[in-house]
Amino acid sequence: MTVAPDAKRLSFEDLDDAVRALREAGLRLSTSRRLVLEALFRTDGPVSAEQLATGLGVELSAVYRNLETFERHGLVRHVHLGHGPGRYMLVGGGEHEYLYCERCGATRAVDPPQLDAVRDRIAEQFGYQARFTHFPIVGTCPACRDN
Amino acid sequence: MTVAPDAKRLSFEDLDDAVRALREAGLRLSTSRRLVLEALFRTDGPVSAEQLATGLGVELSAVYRNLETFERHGLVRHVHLGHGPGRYMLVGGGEHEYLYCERCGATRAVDPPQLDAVRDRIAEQFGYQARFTHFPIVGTCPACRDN
DNA sequence: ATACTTGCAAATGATTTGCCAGTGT
DNA sequence: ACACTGGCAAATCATTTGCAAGTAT
Repeated sequence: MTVAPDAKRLSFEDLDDAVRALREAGLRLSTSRRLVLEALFRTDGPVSAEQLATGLGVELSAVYRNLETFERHGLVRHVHLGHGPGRYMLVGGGEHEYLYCERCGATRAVDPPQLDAVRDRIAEQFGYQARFTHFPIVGTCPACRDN
Repeated sequence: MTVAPDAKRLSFEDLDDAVRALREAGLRLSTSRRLVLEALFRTDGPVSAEQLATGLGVELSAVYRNLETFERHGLVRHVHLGHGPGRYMLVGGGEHEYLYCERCGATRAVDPPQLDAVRDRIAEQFGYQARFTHFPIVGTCPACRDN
């Protein structure tokens, strides 16, 4: 259901790259951290902590702790797609912003520049600096609109 | 609970009006329902179920059940402002859409037409029909942006 | 060696649900 | 009278936290 944008340029090309970043941040490479990182590299959409935990046989709380650590050091971030658990992903060279269909759950990821017109309009009218990285634009997708 | 697109649009000036709407929906006017309705009329912004419950001495679960009932019948709706509990409000005359500051929690309610330009832009570019009633536009408010 | 991490269990916050006594119509 | 509703307790879901045992450096 999640559609990635065309230009998918990650700043961490591979696991070794991410591991180096971890090390530079003074963090240890524990087994579960490596497993979670590997899984994130192997996954191409936002994943829940639960999905990671069960898929890897790592304790859920450890996964949350890992993700939080990675997030604190800029390797990972998460998005809240409607109700349900947060979805985590590697931080790439560019962030993505999201559009979410409340009806069917379809998630569309877009590159931030594509939303600049929208963002500018909002800034102009209300002075708010909008970001759709942590909380998406919520609405109805084309398919659901046509029922 | 997601607001159904075919939910009836109700408009009521005061408690009696709302009570009439309740009755017409075939619902009973129990003590806790009356108390919750009264509290909603006397409250200006979106309130959490917890705030209602403690302020009224009504069981939290009953408040949730009341709110859900009201929502099912189009008297009430709720918005998710960042993390934290859902915030409930009367549907009353017209809907509002929200802008939320992730930094300070500031919430700005706007009349839907004010967001039509933004909405149109999003529809044009992505085909999504955006609504900021259930989930707000999230970002940084003017005050926080100027630090 | 020792500081950091995990597994496990229990706590937390938000919300839901089962059950039975009580109340609105 | 009867179905509907509230109080209360327990369950659920997502996430966090405390602690003792295990592991990376």
